[in-house]
Parts: sequence; structure tokens; C-alpha cells
Amino acid sequence: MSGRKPVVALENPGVERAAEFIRDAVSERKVVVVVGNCWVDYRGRASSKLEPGERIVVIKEDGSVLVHRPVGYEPVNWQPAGCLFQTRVVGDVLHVRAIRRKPSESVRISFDRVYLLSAMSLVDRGEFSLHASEEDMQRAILLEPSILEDGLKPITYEKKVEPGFVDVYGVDRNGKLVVVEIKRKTAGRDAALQLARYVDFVKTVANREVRGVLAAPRLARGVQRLLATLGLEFKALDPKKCTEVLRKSETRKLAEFFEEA
Amino acid sequence: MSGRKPVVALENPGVERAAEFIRDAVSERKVVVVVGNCWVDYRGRASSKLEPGERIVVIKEDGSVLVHRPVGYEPVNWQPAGCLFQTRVVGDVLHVRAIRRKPSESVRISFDRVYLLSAMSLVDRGEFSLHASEEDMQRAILLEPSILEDGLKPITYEKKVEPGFVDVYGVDRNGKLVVVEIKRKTAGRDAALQLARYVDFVKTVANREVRGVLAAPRLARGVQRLLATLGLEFKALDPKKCTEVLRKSETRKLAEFFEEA
DNA sequence: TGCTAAATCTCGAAC
DNA sequence: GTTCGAGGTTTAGCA
Repeated sequence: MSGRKPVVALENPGVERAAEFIRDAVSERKVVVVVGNCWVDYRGRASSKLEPGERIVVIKEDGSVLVHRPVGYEPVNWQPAGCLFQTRVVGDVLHVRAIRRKPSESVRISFDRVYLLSAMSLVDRGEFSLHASEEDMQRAILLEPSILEDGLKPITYEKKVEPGFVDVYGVDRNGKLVVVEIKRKTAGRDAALQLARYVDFVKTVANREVRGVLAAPRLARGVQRLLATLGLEFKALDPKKCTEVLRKSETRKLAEFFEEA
Repeated sequence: MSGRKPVVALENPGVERAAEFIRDAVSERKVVVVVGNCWVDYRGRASSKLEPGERIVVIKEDGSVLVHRPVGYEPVNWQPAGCLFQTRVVGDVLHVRAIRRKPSESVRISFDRVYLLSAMSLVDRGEFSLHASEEDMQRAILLEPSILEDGLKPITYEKKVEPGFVDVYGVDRNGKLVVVEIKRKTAGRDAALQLARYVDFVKTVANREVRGVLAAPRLARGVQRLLATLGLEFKALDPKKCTEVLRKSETRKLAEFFEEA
């Protein structure tokens, strides 16, 4: 732990020193950050020219490049992962060129001054998750059933059936019963089978046709076919859209909703 | 020039020192770059959680924030310009919170170690231009006339006529003469009137019917009606599509093209 | 101000 | 590999 030095930084290196440093760092798959006065020429899907100014340039270990001005969310120039790099000095100017195949394009960044140059070996295994709880998604459907399908009218939720609880239970625009199973992330075979059991149970109790709808951000591989076999349906439901619905209707309470309906 | 120090950097500052440094830099509207081990919680249009890992965080002078992992073009977390910042230390953890109103959201970045911390006053007045010159668009039409309309056959280009030069001059699928006027951006009334003059000239010389086509990314307001009045046509032509055509056919030379035709 | 269309879109999954 | 669709999309152009 104490032996590791994740970041090495140089202040105001000459362009020759900087070129050497960048070449080494890129070949060692390190992340490189360069702050300096530069201009940029891009040619590929489109073409662009950026006149000189002071910017931050990031070269990542996967070969992606970002040129950031002092303002703005977006990079002014960039290149996605997979670039090859050429670094060389011509006169007093350091040229860093990122080359990409398919589509064939290149970004050339030219520095006449480098203020800060650093190379880093970053360890980042942290998981990233976008969440919207299953309960959030359920509440969103109850508040705004049209996000699932037009004309859907929820009757109850968390209804007890044989094997467990039906997430949402309602009637579609044609008066047909609908059982909805919600998954907050990719729905697997288990979700499909669980829904099938619920549908079967409701069918025997109600003694009429029942639709089964699996609502999830996406389906796992092969589950679409399984659903077809089971006579069930899939409806893509974006957790973020649910969060939006909740935010917009956060003044309306669930209780009020059912009173109105 | 020699007195200006655009970038100040600290290596391995403690979190207390880092907090103070960031507070000062942000209040002075400097750009701040932090490299360290951090985790991120976002709540707003959606919600997200990023487990600990080593990343690069950039806070720009306009109040935008970027959290970059060691790979990938896109930031894993971010916030657009206009954020307010809270920086504080709790225990041994440095929390930087970016708050945005409308939509109300916040990103909290928590560091337990900072490897590199720098603040910079960058001067960037350089102009950025995405180009596809009018000449590029002309060459694209000559190489691939179908991007304008099927069956179009160019005869010459830059043809001298009374008031100037016709960009492209050709014959359509029905053998009718066509005069094309190209504009690389929104075409205004002037472009329409210029085209009208060219068409009139060619009509008097050729003594037969002549179509006038204005090729541009779009029309300014009211120009569509003016074109109709003048008996001219508009064809949307995307500069980027032209660049694509040129890239795909860059081995074919213009001369060869005319020899083949 | 809100909507619509484009972006050097990027990114990932399905086919 | 290519195509298709979503994104905390963002951003720019108009009604």
C-alpha cells in the first residue's frame, strides 16, 4: 500500500521531456493528464479546427482521448476507446496524435506549452449502479399506468395469490384481466416462470382469460422465447422514466389516486 | 507572461488540506482536477451509486463536474454547468457535493485519499469550428450526385455565367438542365435570389427550361416561399453526409470520375 | 419557455 | 460483424 505511487506529476516540463513522458505512459497503459496551451485538428466523420488555448487533455488507458476547455460538460474534441497514439516533437511543438480505424479518423493535439503533466495507474473496480427500486417502479405504474400501456386500469397491487404477491393487478382497455410482474433490472427465466404461476392461479380463480405482462428494463437472453411459449408479454419499463413519473406526481398521493378512480 | 502561474498542484495532500484548497479554488472560479480514491452518490432525474475506486474528477469554472473512470469516453457521473458546491470533511473523508436547481439534483463525491490536486486559471479564447467547406459539398455532389437526386448527371462545375459562377451544372433524369447553388449553412434570401439570377441567365443562353436547385443544410425562415415564387427548389444537403461521401470515395479522383462519365 | 431533431453522439445488446 | 435502441443522453434551432 505504502509502496504504490499511483500518480506521477511534472510541472512545466519542456516539450521534449513531455513527449518522452507521454510516450512511456501511453505504452504502459497509464492514464495521462496534460494541461497546457494547445490547438487541435480533427479529421474523420467530420472535420474540426480548434484555435490555441489552455485546456485539459486526458488520455485513458483504453485509448480514449478527451480535450476539455475550462467550461462546459462536453469535451470540445475527443476520440472513443481504441486509439493508437503518435507522440513527436517538431520544433518547439509537441504533437500528440490519436488515430482510430473504422471509422478512420484522427485527432491531432499540438502543445507549445505544458503546465502540468501527470501519469497515473488507477485501480477502479467499483461497481456502478443506476437504481430505481422495484417499489418505485410499482408506484409509477399505479400513478401513470399508460407508461405500461394505454387504457390499463390498476385494480389492486401486492395482491396475495397462491405462490406470493402479484405486483400489479388490473384491467386492460378491452376489459381483460392483467397481471404485471415488475423487475428493476434484467428479467431472467425465473421472473417469467414466476409470472406464469401467478397468471395460472388468477385464471383458475377468475375462470377467464388473463394476460401476463413482465415489466422490466430488459430481458435476459432467451427469455423472450420463453415468454412466447408461456403466452406472456414483455413491456420495457425504464426505471428512470419511473423516477420521472414519481417526481412529477409527487404531490398526488397513492390513496388520493384510488379515491379518484 | 513569466509572472503568470496558470496551474498549482499538490501531491498527496491530506483531506483537510484538500478541502481548503478546493473551497478556495472553486470560489475563485478556477478549474480543479482531483485524482484520488472516491465513491459517488447521485440523486436527481435518476439515482446512482458508484462504489469506491480511483478516478479523475474535474470541476470547471462554470460549475460543471465530471467524474472519469480510467476507461471510457463518457464520465461515469457528472453535472452540467451552474452547480453550487459544498466541500467538507467528515472524519477522514472529504465530501464534495455539487448541487443543481431545476432539475433539483446533486452529486456527492467522497474521497478517502487524494493523490493529486490541482487548480488552474486557464485562458481559452480559441475559436472552435466544425467545417465542411462549400467546396467539400460541391465535390461530394460531383462524386455522388444521387445525394441530391437520383439520375442527376453533372456536366460542369464552377461554370462562369453572367453574375458569377454556377456551383454545379448538370442534367436531370428527364434530360432537363439543372443549376445547383450550394450553401454550407442555412440558406437565406440572398442565396435564393443568386440562384434565380443564374437560372435566368442559363435559360436565356440555352433557350430551354432550366431547374434551379438550392442545396443547403436548411432554409432560413420565409425562404421556402420565396423559392416557390421564383420557381426554384430546395434540397436538404447535410455537410456531414458530404464528408462521408468524400471519405468513402477518396481514392476516386474527380478527373477519373469525369472520364468515366 | 418548451418541443423537436441532430450528434464526430456513445454504449451495449440482439441478430 | 452489423444493426438497433436507449441515454441522468446533451445541445442547438424554433414555435
